[in-house]
Amino acid sequence: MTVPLEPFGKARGERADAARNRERLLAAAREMIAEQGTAQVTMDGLAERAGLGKGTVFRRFGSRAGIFQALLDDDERRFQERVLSGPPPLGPGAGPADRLIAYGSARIPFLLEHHAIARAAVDRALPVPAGAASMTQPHIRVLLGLAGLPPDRVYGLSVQLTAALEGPLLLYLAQDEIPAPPAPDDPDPLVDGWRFLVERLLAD
Amino acid sequence: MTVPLEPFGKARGERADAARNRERLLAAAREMIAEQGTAQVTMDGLAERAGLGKGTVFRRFGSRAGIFQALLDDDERRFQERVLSGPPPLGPGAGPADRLIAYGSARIPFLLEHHAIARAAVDRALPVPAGAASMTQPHIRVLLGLAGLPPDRVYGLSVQLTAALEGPLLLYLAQDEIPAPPAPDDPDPLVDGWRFLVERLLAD
DNA sequence: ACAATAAGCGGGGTAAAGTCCGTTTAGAGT
DNA sequence: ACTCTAAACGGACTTTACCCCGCTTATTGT
Repeated sequence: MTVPLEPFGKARGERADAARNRERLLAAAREMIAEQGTAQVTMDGLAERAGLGKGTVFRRFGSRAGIFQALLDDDERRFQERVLSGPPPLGPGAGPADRLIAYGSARIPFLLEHHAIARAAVDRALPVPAGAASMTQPHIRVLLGLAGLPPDRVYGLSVQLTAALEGPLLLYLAQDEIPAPPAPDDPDPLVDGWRFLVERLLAD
Repeated sequence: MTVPLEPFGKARGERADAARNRERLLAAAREMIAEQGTAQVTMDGLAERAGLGKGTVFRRFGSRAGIFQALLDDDERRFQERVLSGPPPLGPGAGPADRLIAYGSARIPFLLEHHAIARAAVDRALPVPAGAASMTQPHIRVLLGLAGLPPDRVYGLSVQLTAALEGPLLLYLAQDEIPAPPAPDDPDPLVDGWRFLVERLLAD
């Protein structure tokens, strides 16, 4: 009776060579972005750099935007862990208002750091910058519910707050408009605005 | 002493043939969208339909997204007039809170009607869905100022509220998720959410 | 070991966006 | 009317995302 002993952590049916190639492609993509920016990442160029065929790139990621989403997901997973099981107030243990504020305060710098990649992951074909971003809205929804807002408003507000939080960095702020955080612990106007918005919204 | 007598209303240096061709292209685009949807509008197809060369299309609109922005601008101008000189509370004459709410209540159906075109006008190359949308954020900023919010918060909040208002329809809602307004004067959850958000934000 | 097979791979092919530059023409001045 | 010039035009060309499908290979069961 042989127990397969799945190493756990890699997708069930993924073949070893496929996993290896995916890593190669992601690494190559990171290099190209670091060297020349997201705009210069072409599917042919990426394939060549990784020493693979173009078909393989599409098999892995589906589309150009998919590559950037995969890169985001990587970092996003770590971010998610801080939210789900890190110390409060970002993690569990604080009140919903504090957690909402903490979420925005962590999310905004995260998106700032990943701004170039996040923008490149937006694609007119699919509705949501997938993977990563899909965490923000459910999380906000849960916290709004815990905060005691009228239940029939919670979903709609979670959509609008998600847009308020991520929209500026995905849609409305140009690259050079992005406020460089002057000092590490300086007040960031976006973070302040978010805090103000949440405090007012949840004020009894 | 000859006075040129500019007819006023058409851009200064635009040649008559250029204006005529722009109209032709916009008309052709509208037809194609009505018949087959935005996805089927190709630059070659559009040029051929309008009986023009492809170079002309790009000279006029710069990019594919530019066409949809031009289509939006057309309707947007009319919308803007209602805001700038129509009856209150959408137009001038009401208090800032009422005007903000009225703006959202008018803006959301407007974007719903134009959803397909508005989405097609979003492009990864440029920061803002140009033209049209550029009106929302300044307008909100002015009203927030009039409402007496702390001046150093007004700009940031206007960015976030703009995203809260338009983001859902541009980014986060898929085509088939769009809630069809059940009856003409039924409560729209998006509008209600907006009202709730603004009321809470401006509550003294 | 070996065979069977499902998954992965590769690169040529297609379609559509965007560029370039030689040609044409509207409109102003005379 | 005629000339002149800046603007507009057109379509071939380039680049790039994305598709297709015959070939290769990792994996599993015997």
